[in-house]
Amino acid sequence: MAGMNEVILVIDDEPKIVKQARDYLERSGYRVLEAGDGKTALAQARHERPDLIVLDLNLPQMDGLDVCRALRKESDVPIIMLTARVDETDRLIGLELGADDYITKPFSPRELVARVRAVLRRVRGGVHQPGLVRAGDLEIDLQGHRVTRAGEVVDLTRSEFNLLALLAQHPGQTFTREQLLDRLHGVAYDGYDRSVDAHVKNWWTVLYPRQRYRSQSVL
Amino acid sequence: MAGMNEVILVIDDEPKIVKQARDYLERSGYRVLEAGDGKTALAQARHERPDLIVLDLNLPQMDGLDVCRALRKESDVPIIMLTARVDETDRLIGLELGADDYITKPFSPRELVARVRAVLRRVRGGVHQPGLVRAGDLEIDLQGHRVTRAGEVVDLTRSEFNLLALLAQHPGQTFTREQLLDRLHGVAYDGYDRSVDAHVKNWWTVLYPRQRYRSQSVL
DNA sequence: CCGTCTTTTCATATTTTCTTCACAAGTTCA
DNA sequence: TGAACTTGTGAAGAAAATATGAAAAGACGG
Repeated sequence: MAGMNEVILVIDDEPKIVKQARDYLERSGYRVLEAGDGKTALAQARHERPDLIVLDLNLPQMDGLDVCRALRKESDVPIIMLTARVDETDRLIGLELGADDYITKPFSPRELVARVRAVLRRVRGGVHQPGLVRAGDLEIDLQGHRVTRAGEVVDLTRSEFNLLALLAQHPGQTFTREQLLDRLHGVAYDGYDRSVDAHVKNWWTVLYPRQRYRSQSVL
Repeated sequence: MAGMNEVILVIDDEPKIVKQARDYLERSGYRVLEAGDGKTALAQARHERPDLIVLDLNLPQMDGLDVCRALRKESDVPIIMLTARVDETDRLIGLELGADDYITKPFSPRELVARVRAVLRRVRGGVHQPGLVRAGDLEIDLQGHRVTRAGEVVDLTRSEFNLLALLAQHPGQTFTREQLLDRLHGVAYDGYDRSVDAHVKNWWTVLYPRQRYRSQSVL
């Protein structure tokens, strides 16, 4: 879970709910901010720029919908609405105002975390230009078959590109050499599995000339 | 939002999805057409010439990829793919077939509208002088079928022109020889894929007599 | 039907890329 | 520690892809 350092702002006036949410979100590696009313929430949002907001619909004074509207006015931060009832009207209005997802109370902590993750993934993808994968400081253009770092085109061969692209599209996932070969050449292909090493080495040495390469540290 | 009158064709066999999409797109000022299967979709596309197409990958009978391929054969209309799974293969094939973006279900309405807007912006992007493409120091007049460089007309054959125009209209994209042949002659055409090389060579030697030509890596 | 122009195919020299191999270096585990 | 295994890396031959000239095959107009 290291490196995951996203900030979630939870807005609700019931301390119990907030505490519960905080517990589970922090356990899942997020940093959590709290706000008990609309005013505080807006201030927090402006000041801390959270990566996602969980927003209760029922707030004292300033209604959740108003907060949502206000937030939308000034940023595109993803918002998950919390509501007591499954009321279709609320749901529609909420989504219309720009909420990204909806959870009805009572919710299971697992559901909360799952939705948060899903929305973040989606939104993260939303910035994406299609067919553009980022990995570390690299930009990998799947359609153009081209890799750039800091705007500079990195010259890779076809196989090198395919391998890098494959790995970059599955961040955090590990593969056996055999799995990689299967994906790159098809299962029918029968070859020496160390050829994978050769390609990795090739782009690694191009990318990081004086840095030693360790397979465990890749992507 | 009035006055915005772009037409979106939504292709999906689940009425619920279509309805949802229609609701939000219309609320955002688009006109929406529907199609529940590939055949209808193609007919609609041909007849109504939508500005953008939202295409589900899973369709009865005619697969979404087939529809995409068929659409691409006859127009450059922007396509956003809808899919249930984030399957890397689908994704790659989709993009390769010419989809412009990708959304995984379930999606929030906001996300749909955002992507539609983004793609339209991207496609419209540029000053968009219709029928005039610039590539390097060349000006390619698609209507007039003529290429000029620094005011001088460059003499190209029909095939040479078509190929150059196709490439110039998709800057930064790479194609396989097969993809190029498909686009130039249709999938039915069965020919030697190196004829592509011949045409490229022809115009290249005309354009840059003493410069060695190196193709970019093509898949 | 011929000549001319275009397109496709073919052949080949050249260049680039891929795979394999050998061995050194690092890891793991008893 | 040492044996068994995995990884990092350079080099070299094998394999694949490209550039390019030129010949065959089509198209088209007169």
